[in-house]
Amino acid sequence: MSSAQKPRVRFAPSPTGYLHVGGARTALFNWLFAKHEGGTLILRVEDTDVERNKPELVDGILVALKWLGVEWDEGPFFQSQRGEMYRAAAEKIFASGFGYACYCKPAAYAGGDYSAPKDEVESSSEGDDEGPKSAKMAACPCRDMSADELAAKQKEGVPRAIRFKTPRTGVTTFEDAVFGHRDVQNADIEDFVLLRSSGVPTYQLSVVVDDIDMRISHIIRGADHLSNTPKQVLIYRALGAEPPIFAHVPLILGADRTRLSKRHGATSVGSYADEGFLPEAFRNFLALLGWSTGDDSEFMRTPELIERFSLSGVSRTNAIFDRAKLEWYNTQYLQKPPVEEIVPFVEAELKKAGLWQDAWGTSEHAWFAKTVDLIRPRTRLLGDFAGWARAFFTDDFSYDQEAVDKFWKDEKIPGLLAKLTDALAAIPDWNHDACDAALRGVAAAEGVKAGVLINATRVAIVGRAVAPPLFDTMVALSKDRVVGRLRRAAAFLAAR
RNA sequence: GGCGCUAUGGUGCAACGGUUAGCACGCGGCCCUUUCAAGGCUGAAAUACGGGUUCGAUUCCCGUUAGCGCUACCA
Repeated sequence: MSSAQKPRVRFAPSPTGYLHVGGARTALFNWLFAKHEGGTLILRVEDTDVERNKPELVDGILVALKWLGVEWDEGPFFQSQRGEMYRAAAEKIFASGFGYACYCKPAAYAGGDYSAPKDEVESSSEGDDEGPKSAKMAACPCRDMSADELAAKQKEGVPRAIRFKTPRTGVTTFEDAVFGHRDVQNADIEDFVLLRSSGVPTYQLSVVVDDIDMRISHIIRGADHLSNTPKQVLIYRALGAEPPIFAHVPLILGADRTRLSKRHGATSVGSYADEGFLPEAFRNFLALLGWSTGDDSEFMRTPELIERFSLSGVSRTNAIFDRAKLEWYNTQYLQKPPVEEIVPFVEAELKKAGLWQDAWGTSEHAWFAKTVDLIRPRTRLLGDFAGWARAFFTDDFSYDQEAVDKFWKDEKIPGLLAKLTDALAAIPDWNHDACDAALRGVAAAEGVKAGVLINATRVAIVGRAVAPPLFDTMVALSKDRVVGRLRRAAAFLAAR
């Protein structure tokens, strides 16, 4: 069956925070892989940690994934609703001898220092210097409890957890599409807990049970899980299942090479959406963090990303999140695609800023698209449209002080502007060349360089020094507005 | 502490035994120019260190160092 060959992958966030850029990159890789292979992406919420889990965060994660453009085919499934399955699996492992009951107090093994127990260190240092390379893990005393002791504990009603009975010898192996073939000494793997004494499964158990149940073929996840993988392989075997192919992707770090956290600034994808980044730019940027085509391709629109994505191009080194490069991608995506593609984003941005007028969406749609096209070569973030380009969409704007100081300094400016106002007001057919001719005519008549008048006029009609070419701006603004704003500037200049 | 992973300019990636070590972001300069961008050209900037293997190492092996990860009844 060919359908059996189609990969099934999953993204499995835990709702202990918002969707951060690392998780977003993992989700994106899973999605690109599924799309490329014609496979299926499953969304699973890993909320088994009752303490830290915050249900209200789930929605934010889904919204962020949708913004990113990562669409899942199945789910979301919630682990918190599948407890019975995990308990059954734990009991099965216990019953078949791959696990054992542990009556220890949780606190006893949740020690703060990560050093091996003293007696263990001492005993190994005395005799056999020929021992195996791997450190012996401190086993829980319950592992070797006699039947009588076990029965006694049970009778006392001491809460019981189920631990995996890791073989003391041998090697556990698995295949990783990124890191290659792995061999891990079983002696280095501790007897990890499968089922908490509360009856709630641990991550190790629930992932494996779900990945088996959901028939996951490729597990693409962060490299922080690489060390846990042998444990999971052990569970697969104990459950009589074949492990899937793993693909651990390197981590994304902050500028100081430590794990990304709040103090590195924005880390949630939601904050980038709010800041005015385009989802496709974010996708392109994220895709190239830990993956490359093998050649020097950098600007790749999403269909090309899907077309070219391959696990074999995933790197093994951690990457640093470089905001400057993200911003460069955003300028590219703001400027290169056909303008119709970005018009909706600008519309949403203007609505957010309260500057949107419904007429622009209908009869004067052409005007809006043309104006967006005029402005966008100078934009870096969507917010620029309601920011420095505000005057294109509303008469409610102020004069930038720096621009005023620079271009309205000369005392001849008011007089020049007044002459220009009259000249422009007399234009019968308002277009680029007519405006150009009118302005140059005034400049020539007054004996000043056109540039002086151009710069002064720009400040008058858009309030700042940075704007698109002046005559294009005049056309976009319309004659009435330009003349009106010139008069307003005259009043402003006269009043100071 | 133990186990593991990684190591090319400031950053992201190329070069998968033989290149003047390439591209992009950022930074500097020049061009264009009506401000500011964009664009074009251009400059500075890297193989962590030490040993091997080889005719030849960025590339393969070992060690050192550094960073990161795991080492929880977190995920």
